[in-house]
Amino acid sequence: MAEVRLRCAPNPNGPWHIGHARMGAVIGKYADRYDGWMLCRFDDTDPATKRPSLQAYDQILDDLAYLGFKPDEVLRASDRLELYYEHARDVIELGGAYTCSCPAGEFSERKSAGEACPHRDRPIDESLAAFDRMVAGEFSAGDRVLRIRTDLEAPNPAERDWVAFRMVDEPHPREDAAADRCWPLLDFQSAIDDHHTQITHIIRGKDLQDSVARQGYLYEYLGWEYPTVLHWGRISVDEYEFPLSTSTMGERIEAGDLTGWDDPAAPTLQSLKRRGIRGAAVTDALAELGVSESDVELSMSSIYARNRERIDPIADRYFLVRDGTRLPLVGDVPATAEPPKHPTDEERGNRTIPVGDAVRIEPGDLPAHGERVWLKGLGCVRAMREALELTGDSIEVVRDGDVPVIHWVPAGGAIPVTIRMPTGDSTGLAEPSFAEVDVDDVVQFERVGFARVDSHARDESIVYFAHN
RNA sequence: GCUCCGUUGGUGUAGUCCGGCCAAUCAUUUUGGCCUUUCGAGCCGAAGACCUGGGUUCAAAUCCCAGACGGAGCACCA
Repeated sequence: MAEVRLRCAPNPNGPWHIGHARMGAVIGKYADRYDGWMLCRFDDTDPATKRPSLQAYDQILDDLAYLGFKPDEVLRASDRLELYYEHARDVIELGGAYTCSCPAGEFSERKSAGEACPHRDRPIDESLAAFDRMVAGEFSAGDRVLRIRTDLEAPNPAERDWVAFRMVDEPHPREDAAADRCWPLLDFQSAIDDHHTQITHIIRGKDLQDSVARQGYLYEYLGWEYPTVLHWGRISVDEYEFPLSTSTMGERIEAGDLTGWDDPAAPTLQSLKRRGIRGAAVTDALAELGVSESDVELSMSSIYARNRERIDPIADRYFLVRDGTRLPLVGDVPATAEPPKHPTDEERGNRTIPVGDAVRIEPGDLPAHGERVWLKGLGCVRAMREALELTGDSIEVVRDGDVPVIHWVPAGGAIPVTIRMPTGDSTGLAEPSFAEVDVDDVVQFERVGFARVDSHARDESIVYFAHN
């Protein structure tokens, strides 16, 4: 069987959000499954309206690596203009393209009416000469384009004499391409590249579904065979207030609504990574959406469930109390509590919590007067007036079912923690030994949720909340 | 307006091409129980779907027609 060759063709205008990740995840998975070949091709042919960002090339490769994939080859369209020009000349010579100076609006009206413009039947030599002047940068934006001659009576207006090259005044941000002014549009560039890189299967969004018909004319002129193509529908994600849009997020960062691409509220891969979510969990959840053409809504819980499987076995447990209420302890108070770091992995050993003379517990856990709760790792206490009294009850009272087990921190020595969540920041106090957890480790705050340790400072630690 | 496409539980998905074994798969979600010094972990159980209306057929999620709803394209964006 012939090799499966796939490509992932992002526009490098920003780091990836979850929608882009679907492209990486599905294409990467397919490449792996069929032991195929994968190209990452940066379609950076619009220096003006979809202006590439210089950092994005590497960011996207990082995003791809986060998802678990390394492309076999990386190309930038902006390096390949000569190739596109060559083929453009070929197509002109075959009578399949002509240069046109109609204003866009005017052409559009003609197109809707199915009428040819005056340039359509100009001599080939004339188009060839004009195209060379385009390549030489002798025109300005809007003055001249190269159109592919298709069928003006094609039922779908999207197919009719589409633009293959146009002039762009703005220099490309990449230095190597900054002098070029004549740029191909996606349908042309992508068609040429897909053929040259021998792509066997194109997988892309249905926003490009009409490209098959458009590019079909080009492939016909050149005598090439079109790859197999699959389209998927729109993806949306629950739990996020921000749309899956690079430009919108860029604006919100600019406006200060987001602290950056890795803000927990941003639906980006950088954000998920910072929250301690494993790329493989994202990939699996996204790949499971498949390639159906219907629109899909991804539940973040699907990513969380897959991440939980991965991090639950490795996350050490700690106590963290939010909005803690301070309560003195009375009775026979032990010096330390020593709950295990992990409920099933005993080899990790125990934490040591100096108890002191008071604890903090969450308001929702506060027992009514006279009721008992079990402070995990410490023992059973009964709520007195303004204090908790150690009762000395054995664990049997928990097994009997009347005494809930709750988490707590000592009132002295607890570590202030800022918890950064998609819904905003929150604060809490963690048990003292949390200070020793390495940055970048993922922990489970018992009964609160999983979080990645982002930084430790003298006065506070910062964690990014993953999910519960 | 023109042209494409889609519609299976809350979410996603299998099944649709080649009608029957589909009183519809799996995951997530919600939920009951057990276990457990947390649990969102583990084990056992439960809930919840074929867009609507016609037609063809012994038999339709699957084929045909119509409609509804949803989406995409008709850019000198990708």
